[in-house]
Amino acid sequence: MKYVFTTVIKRQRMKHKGKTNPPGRIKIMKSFSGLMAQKDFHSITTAEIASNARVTEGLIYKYFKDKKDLLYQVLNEHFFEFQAKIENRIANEKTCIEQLEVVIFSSLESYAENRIFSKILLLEVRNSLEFFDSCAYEMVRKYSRTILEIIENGIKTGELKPDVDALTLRKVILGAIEHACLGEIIFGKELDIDDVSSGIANIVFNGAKA
Amino acid sequence: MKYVFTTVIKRQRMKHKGKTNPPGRIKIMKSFSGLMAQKDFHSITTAEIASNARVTEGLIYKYFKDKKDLLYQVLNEHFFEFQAKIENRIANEKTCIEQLEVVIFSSLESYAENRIFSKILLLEVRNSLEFFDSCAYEMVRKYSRTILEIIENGIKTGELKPDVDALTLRKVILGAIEHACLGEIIFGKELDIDDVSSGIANIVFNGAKA
DNA sequence: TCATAGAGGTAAGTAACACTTACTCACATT
DNA sequence: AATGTGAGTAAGTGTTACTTACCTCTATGA
Repeated sequence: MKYVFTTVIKRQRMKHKGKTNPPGRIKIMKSFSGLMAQKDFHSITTAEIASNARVTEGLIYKYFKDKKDLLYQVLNEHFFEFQAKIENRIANEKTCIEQLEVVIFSSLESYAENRIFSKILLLEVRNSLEFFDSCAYEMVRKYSRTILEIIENGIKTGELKPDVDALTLRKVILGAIEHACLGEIIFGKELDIDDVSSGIANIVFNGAKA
Repeated sequence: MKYVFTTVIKRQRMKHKGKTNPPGRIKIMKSFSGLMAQKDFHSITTAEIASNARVTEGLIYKYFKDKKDLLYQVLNEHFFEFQAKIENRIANEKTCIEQLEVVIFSSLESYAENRIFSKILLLEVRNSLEFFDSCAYEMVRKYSRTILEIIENGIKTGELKPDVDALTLRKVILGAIEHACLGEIIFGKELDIDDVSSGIANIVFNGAKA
């Protein structure tokens, strides 16, 4: 009989707790980020990543389980800053409406400021179910939960109509944000964050019907 | 000097005008559709598609430029029915609000009824820029244009507020629809179309603010 | 002081995959 | 009867993600 450990027992796993973040690892992530700005994930080869980082291909697999793992970790880094910035801003607002306006504006701003981040999140990671087990997705969920809490609180305090469904409102807000960014990411156009975010807020809060 | 025709002059290109839709081609598309219901695009191999269709791998490349082209053509087929159904329904409604409600409901319905279609459209095609040159994307644009026209008309007739931006309203509607479907596609949950579509319409038309 | 463990990094593979080439067969048209 | 053509096959080939085995430092503790 044959027993196989499918859970990863990588021979050399980095101790990403703390000090040692070897130069090779950093070079690989930087190299990959740079390439992601130019082309899509699948047309970037491991050979390309390595030569661009001036290391050998094998080294990639010392620090990353596979190519996708590299993708997720790069995403995760960007996500971290994003998350921190928004949570801070939200804390500065009092009313539910203002908080949601911050969510809309800051999300658009982050997406616009950080093309690679948004490209990965909106276009690349979704097509593989692995992502939804990754720690990067855990952050998405946390962000998502924060928004839901704001909404539920707004309904409770009477700021929002009692008949709106919190989950649906979140869908509308997040969907609008993502959709607004897509065109800009894909076709590389600039987007007027102030315009778009106040436009979305106007519709979502006041409604479009005359 | 060397001249290369980069525009496709495939040796044998199907005359998709009309009668001959060879059994092999149909088998390949059916096989691929079936596999797409089970796993994601990248983990489906050409060998798998071929053996599942009981043809040889080479035949795939007689009818399709490459694996992605097969993806786009399958998408295109599904899209065609979708488009026709919706345009019909829209024609039966008079007011702008009713028409947009039809758009929301029918989109959700189509996505729910047709998992492969939605999976391809929402998760698989986006990560490659080629898609945005394909004829499948041309249909997306057409659909998108129809919605914009309904909105612009609604603003003109006074059904919608004059201060809403038509493009933004479209973003909100489309974004909400897509976002609503994503979770269901990814995690395979059922979605209550009536609930979700009336919820979205409620927020978009009446606003969430008390 | 010196063996050694282990991290950082390399070089040379390999299996699998998307895609190609060169071919055969059936059959309609002249 | 010759020929052209569409449907389909069989056997490749180059590329790519990933693996294995190895080297080379350096820090530590017996």
